[in-house]
Amino acid sequence: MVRKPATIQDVARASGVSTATVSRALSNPDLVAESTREAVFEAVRKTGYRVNQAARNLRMQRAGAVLVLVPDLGIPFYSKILSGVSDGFAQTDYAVLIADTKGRPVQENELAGYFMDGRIDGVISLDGGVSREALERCEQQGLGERIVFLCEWVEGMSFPAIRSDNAGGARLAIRHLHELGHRRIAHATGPQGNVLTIARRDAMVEERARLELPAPDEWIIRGDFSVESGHRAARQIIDMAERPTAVFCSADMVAFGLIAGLQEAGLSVPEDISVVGFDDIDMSQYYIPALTTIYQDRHLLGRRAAERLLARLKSSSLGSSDASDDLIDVELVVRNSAAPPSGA
Amino acid sequence: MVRKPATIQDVARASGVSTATVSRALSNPDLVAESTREAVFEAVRKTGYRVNQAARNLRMQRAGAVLVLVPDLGIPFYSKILSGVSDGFAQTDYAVLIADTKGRPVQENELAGYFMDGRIDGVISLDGGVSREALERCEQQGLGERIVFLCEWVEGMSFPAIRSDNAGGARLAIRHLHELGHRRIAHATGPQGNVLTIARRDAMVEERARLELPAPDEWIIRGDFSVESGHRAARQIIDMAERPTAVFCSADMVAFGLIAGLQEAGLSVPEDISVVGFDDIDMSQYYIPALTTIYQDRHLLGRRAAERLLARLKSSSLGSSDASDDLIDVELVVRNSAAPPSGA
DNA sequence: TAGGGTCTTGTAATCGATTACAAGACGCCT
DNA sequence: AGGCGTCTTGTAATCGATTACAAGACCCTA
Repeated sequence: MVRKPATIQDVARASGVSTATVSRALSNPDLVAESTREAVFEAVRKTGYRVNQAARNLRMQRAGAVLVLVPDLGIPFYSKILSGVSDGFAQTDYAVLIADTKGRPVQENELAGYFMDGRIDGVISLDGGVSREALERCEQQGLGERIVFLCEWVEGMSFPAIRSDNAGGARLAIRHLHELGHRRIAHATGPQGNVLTIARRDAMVEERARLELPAPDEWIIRGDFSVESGHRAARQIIDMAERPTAVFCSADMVAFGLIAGLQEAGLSVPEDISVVGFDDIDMSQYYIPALTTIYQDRHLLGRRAAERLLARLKSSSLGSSDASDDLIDVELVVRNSAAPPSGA
Repeated sequence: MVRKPATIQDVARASGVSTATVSRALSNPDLVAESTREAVFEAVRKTGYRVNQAARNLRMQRAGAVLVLVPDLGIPFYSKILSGVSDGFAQTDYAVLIADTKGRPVQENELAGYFMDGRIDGVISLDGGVSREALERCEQQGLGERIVFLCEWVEGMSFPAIRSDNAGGARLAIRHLHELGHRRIAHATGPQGNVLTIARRDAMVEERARLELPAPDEWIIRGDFSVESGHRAARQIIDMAERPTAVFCSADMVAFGLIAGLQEAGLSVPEDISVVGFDDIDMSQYYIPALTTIYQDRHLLGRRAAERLLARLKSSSLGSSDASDDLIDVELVVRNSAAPPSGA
């Protein structure tokens, strides 16, 4: 038998005032007389009253929750980001809901539906694969202000997107390899069509061109962000007529798979081939060889996104679009997986 | 301008019936006449009505959400478990809330508070460090039926706990090393006081005794489940007067740190020392050497916990305590990090 | 002392659903 | 024809909060 929690009525009765006064004493203490306030607080203590959020939210026409859309909860990369998001909402009265999109693009009114259910006040999407129609539907409903992207984004739409400086990271990686003496640099990409894939690949290609390095087509190796795709990339590289001396990977997980694949084939890293990753996940410093990579501040990314959404929810349409803070710096972390090429 | 979502009133007006009839047509179609039902459905379609969950939950005295307590969202190990939990609730109308306990034990009425807020109907705790008082308070309030543990648990309390066969896993690991010819087997533990640490360590010690293997105190190396702790363990092992030939690690992450630390000191795995992990996280098969480890079905663990909680919420006190399903089998995955000892 | 202002509080409407209860329509049986 | 049961529907209370509005108490000033 569940003992019924105390309601505002119980507190009103216990302190001899009306429910209106109790409500005011709690949410706007200045409006009630000192003595009454004390009495109410005492009654709250005695009854163990906690305000019922469902009732409160219903009356105030809010949901009291935000939704985080994650492409795949099973991917460790997201865990620290979620931690940041969670921290960002810790001191607020918003609950954090998490949904796994399973890589399947969010369709039609699925997204707007969440809002219309009265279940959420806002969305942070880690998934850039949300369908354009779904987003447009939200905008039509005036929900545009309540959506923030994180890490990924949708090209050509005007939602804020907190993200790492992907292009800058790619440039850092290429320059580092170039400074080590590499001229033959390949790239293992993320999934086709992904905005991160494009940003990193394009910047990589550009920087390589700027440095006047060779760029045969086969040195752009398609993959996704998984360890497996790195493993597959190793095979392709081994079979190449003209092998690169270094590979810039679109994610640390890809780098791990790549290194494992190369070692299996008798090539060692960094002696035969140098490898640079992207993300700097926890494992990277303990991988063997310790991975040279681009550090992304995942926790900060998450927190920033939370703050950004909170700000937008607070002042809908006040629009202090300080998009300046949306780009988070990355850093090159030099470890042992990249070294001067053997010929040098 | 946010266009107001249609309410049940709008549907009632559009279809020329009362709100009661609309509600019935939607949630209990058999109660209304065929023709009326059609009219209501048509009106729903036209207005784009979605039932407001906040209102519904308030009236039905439920929260429509469950809370998942995670010790540290930043740890990749949990991501696949969360994915399983999320899947387990996918077809229900429960939302999944996630809170990070940050390793700090959940105190006093913090937990009961969540319930009394009217925010959640149940809890899945991945954190065995919830304080006893917090749990007892919940039990007093009759909320005991609404709590399920997952992976970890609290010794001596009667909450259901979905968990892997930790003892069985430890035995598999020790037996495997023994069969390879090892007699000098050490163990890198998890954090002090953690139930998983205890379960795995005790089973390991027991099995080692059963096989009549040596067991000096210093071969039980205290740590936590982190890569860093494995790295520290490597130092300790190197400094030992009597070195073990194999180490069973309480987690894959620990194993990675250990292997990295050993390699830095010039010892190689498995040639000089064999290592077995626990968890079989994604990385393990691509680590170099590929890690021999104990596989835990993390997704299944999560889904089971979700199902278990759902069942308990459905029939409070009907108590079909099929605790038999709560122990999930583990498997030994043989890869390359464990081999016969060099002397053999 | 009358009028006006401030401070404090209560009454009652409201948010958007569900559901107990009552009542009308209709058919069937005696 | 009258009575009874079944089917369908509407009225209104209810969940637990917030808040617009009104009103009483009190003080100050002219």
